[in-house]
Amino acid sequence: MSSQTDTRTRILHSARELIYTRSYADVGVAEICKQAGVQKGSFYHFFPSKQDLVLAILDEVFAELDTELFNRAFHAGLPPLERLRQLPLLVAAYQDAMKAGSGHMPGCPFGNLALEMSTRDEAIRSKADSMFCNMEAYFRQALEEARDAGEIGVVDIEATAQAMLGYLEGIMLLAKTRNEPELIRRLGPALADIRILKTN
Amino acid sequence: MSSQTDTRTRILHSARELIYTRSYADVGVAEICKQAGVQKGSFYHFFPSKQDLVLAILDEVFAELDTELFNRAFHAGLPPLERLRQLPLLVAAYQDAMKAGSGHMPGCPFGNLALEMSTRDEAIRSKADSMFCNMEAYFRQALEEARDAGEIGVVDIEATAQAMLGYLEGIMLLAKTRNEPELIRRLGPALADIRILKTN
DNA sequence: TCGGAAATTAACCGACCGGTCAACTAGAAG
DNA sequence: CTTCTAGTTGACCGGTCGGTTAATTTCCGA
Repeated sequence: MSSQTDTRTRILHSARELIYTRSYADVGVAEICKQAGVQKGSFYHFFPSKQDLVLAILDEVFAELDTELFNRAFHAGLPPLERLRQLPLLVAAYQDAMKAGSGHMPGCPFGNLALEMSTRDEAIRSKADSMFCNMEAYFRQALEEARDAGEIGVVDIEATAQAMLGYLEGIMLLAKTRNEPELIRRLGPALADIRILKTN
Repeated sequence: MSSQTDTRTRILHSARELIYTRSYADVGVAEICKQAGVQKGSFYHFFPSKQDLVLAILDEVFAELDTELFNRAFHAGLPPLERLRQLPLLVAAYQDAMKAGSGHMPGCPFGNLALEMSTRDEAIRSKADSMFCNMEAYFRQALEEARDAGEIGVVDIEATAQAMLGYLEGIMLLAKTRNEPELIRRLGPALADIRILKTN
């Protein structure tokens, strides 16, 4: 009972760490099983395929980032635009911690997987896309509240939310490439200033 | 003589296309050789390893994008800020053409490789980083010209150039994940408005 | 206490991985 | 005509890939 879910979660956590800090293709099922202390047959008892595993990982990672990052940055107690300034700082701290553990800044788990897999695996592409939609919703709500509070002018909220997410993903990509989480802090301030006007 | 360089470039071009539209790990040396019409031994006559091949590819791809994209968008005949508005349009057209060929929007060849490989291969990470530096230089020069023309206020040009590159990479990542080059056009206009102020 | 399902084990599968090798060919230089 | 070398060939290497299988153990409900 406890061991049954335990095995599954051990696989899930080992795989998440390995794939996040490396890549989907670079981490084999055998390595995941070894790190989880599980036999390959058990792996395929819980997951039909490596693809299904990574689909489950994406859900789990989002749930964690949701509580550790988004719910903190987008906390309703903060003024909406202040939330947009907090987010890059929390992201940078998270990446700092990851780098301290492995020596490498891993970047965004969704961005990584999306770029590696989206031309090759439709299910993973679609799942990564929906993770981005989840994140977009946070930006959208902050922008709506900012508009209602009169803190921003008339903008295309949908497009601006996407643009902000894109900017965050982009500076994480650059920071990962340079292996410098500090870059997120340096470029972060521009995030809250992004605006896309309605096209009529 | 002609066949000797011919073989090398055939390998280079086949590998570039395959890896760009898929990924480094997903494309094997055997497949590259098959597409190039070359034996594996010939491959290793010209390239010491798959890693060295991809290093050469990065140089070649940059040279092509330099003439097809950057030199067009950052053409000195255009006002500096207008160059920043042209770039996303040219990028979107390029991605449209790629998608028409393969069904998938491949995104940025440097961003793709950087995210896939930078925690696993220092040489590739470093090379991708230097490609980003090359691109940054175009943004920097446009910003300097805009400043000298009085078209923008006092900004941290270095940081703003990085932020603009990051934004471009980010919206390409999103567009690739959604397989919609159109997203680049929709989010592109915000690029020219990005500013990062000097921190004193 | 017993039966059946869930979970675990370890051997095994064909395919493919990046890379090596020795033999061979072609062509230019002397 | 010989020699040398750059280029080419295709078989071959050990290792790993994702995934399968049959047998066994564990555990819970009736």
